[in-house]
Amino acid sequence: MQQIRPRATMRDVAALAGVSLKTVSRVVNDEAGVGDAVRARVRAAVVQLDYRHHQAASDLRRGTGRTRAVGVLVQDVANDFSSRLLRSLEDAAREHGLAVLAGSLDEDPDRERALVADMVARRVDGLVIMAATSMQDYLQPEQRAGLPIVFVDREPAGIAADSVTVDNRGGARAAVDHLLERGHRRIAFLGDLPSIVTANERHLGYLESLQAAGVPADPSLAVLGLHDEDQAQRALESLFASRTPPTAVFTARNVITVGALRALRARGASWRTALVGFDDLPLFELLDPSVTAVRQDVAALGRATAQILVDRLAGDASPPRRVVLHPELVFRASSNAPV
Amino acid sequence: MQQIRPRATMRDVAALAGVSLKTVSRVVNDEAGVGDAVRARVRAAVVQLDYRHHQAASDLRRGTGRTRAVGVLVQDVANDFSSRLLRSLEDAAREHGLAVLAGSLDEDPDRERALVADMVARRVDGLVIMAATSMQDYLQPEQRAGLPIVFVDREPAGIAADSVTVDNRGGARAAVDHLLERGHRRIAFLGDLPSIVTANERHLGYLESLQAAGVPADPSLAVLGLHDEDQAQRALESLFASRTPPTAVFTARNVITVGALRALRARGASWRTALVGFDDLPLFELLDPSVTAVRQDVAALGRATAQILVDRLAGDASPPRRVVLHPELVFRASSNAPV
DNA sequence: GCGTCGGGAGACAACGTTGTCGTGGAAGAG
DNA sequence: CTCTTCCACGACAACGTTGTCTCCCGACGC
Repeated sequence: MQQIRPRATMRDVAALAGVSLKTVSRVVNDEAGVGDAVRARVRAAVVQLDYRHHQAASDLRRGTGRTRAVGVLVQDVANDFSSRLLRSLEDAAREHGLAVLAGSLDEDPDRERALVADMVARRVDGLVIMAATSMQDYLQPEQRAGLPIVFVDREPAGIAADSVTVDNRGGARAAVDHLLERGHRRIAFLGDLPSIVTANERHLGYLESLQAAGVPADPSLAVLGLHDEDQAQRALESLFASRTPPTAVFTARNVITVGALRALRARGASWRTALVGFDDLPLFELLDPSVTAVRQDVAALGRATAQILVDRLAGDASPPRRVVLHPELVFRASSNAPV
Repeated sequence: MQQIRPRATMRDVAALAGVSLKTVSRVVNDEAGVGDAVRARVRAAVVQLDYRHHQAASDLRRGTGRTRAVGVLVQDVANDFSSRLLRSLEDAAREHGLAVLAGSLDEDPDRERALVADMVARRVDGLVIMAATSMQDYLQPEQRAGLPIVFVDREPAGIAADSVTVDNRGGARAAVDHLLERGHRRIAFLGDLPSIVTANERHLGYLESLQAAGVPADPSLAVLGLHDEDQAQRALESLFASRTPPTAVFTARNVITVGALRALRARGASWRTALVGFDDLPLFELLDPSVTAVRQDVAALGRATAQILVDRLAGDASPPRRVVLHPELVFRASSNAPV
């Protein structure tokens, strides 16, 4: 590497241009009150020294407490759902000149608290959280300090804050209703830990749907606590190994659906077993059979979340908003399997 | 919302605890030289006032010029490849206590320059860039100022900097060689703009492979400038509509492959047309036919990138490193179609 | 010629924090 | 009992920037 040259400060620029520091500040910030000749001299010095504005120092001095950055904490930036949400939020943020500090929580409450603490220390202007904790009362001091917090995908507990979520229970009910209408009675449920609100809601939707149809829920058909594809795949395999295997499966999250698809494929049971998944994936349409899924409008989720955040940043102090989007059941072939 | 209470500063904490500001600083930073009683009093005041450390002010005063944040600019955080890379980088960064500022470039050079300028103003400690510009000489001043920059996925031009890339040309050659070995002679190429280095390299690999096999390249079979699924789908459809349609297709990027799959599916030609894609997707294995693809080890790409960045941050001033990973051709069913 | 006005430019302090040095008092040595 | 030593703690300045106030000088009116 070449010789490193420390960053020039306004003081350096001022010295080179033969003006005062304040005059440089005026030029850099395009303020009035600087003659054309001096302005040009300063501009030249800025270029010559590769001066770059120091935003943190500027923010500090201005004392507005604004950093023009927002924190976005999702479950996993590599997951299809989270990453599309992140992108949607990023677009809205950039439109308002906000940078995005991103973080993955991996359903780890400690990680959530640690990342939030970091974002707070960085004085982000706002926070979007897909919570991994079951209780977010620890955020009250931050909220009191004026930090806008918007909960996305999962409603907050222990704190009154804005949220943008999806009707998980309703989506799950629609999925299971659909399978019941096709005549299925032994419907398996594969989901994540009930401590995750969305997972629990989807499980409740499953149970409600069965109950409404007068079908007794067989606890041995519901497997909870599935985090990844492998676990889901193995879970479905062992369900099939039982004496009374399911004729249909409702998978409550994208990675679980994929794991289940692998299990069905390995068993050659794809066309014999009805499947509905929560979360749509771009390729579900192209599989054989194509996969029936509960689709969330991720872009809309992100837009609504960003809108609230931006409003709050603009000073909106109205009571917490609670936006609930409704998912849509996309009918495809996988739910057509015979009973 | 409730009454907002401005953030407490060390001065407030000091006043409440009846000590000097500097003593608060010592307690907050776990420095020695504070008696137990005073320490406890300060701690209590910190809790009572919900004091939160102000990292920017701290960084500024310490004058190390470090912010413990890195910028990661990828093509699109919602894309499977980019998001997995981002996640891999995030994990490595967090391990070293670094926060991640993320941004999507969408192959837009202006956006790249704007986001870089923003990151520089924020004084990120390092920068990872999947470049959208064809020339990165504009980054020389930043590099000279000591900013470590690592180019990922695409090698830099006009600047001597670290890079971690994939042998795109070799991967493409392997893909096309494979199709040639199966006897195909009319092999279509669907790719993005040649101004994108990786896209161009893959195109060159395609051409080299044909040439090595003595198969004349038919320009009408190569379609460049495809950005998304729809464009790819339409491109392949019009190739099929020609008098001499291809018997095999090489698609040079994940979204293009998906578009091509849609076209094949719509035409019912999935089993009649050989297909190899660059970039593997999790569900390719489950499609019928399963999709042969050139797989990049994204996690390894991220790890290597992060390693270099971390080394640089630790003071490594050795000449720029150039790491090239080799992709792997994953044989599946889609390349078995007859000639 | 004198007073006034206005615009360009600089001096100074401050944002929230920490490095450096200084001070006062208790403990220990002789 | 005095001198030294050490430790706990505080005063002050500074990081890079900007808001406020002041100053100077040329232009203008009478």
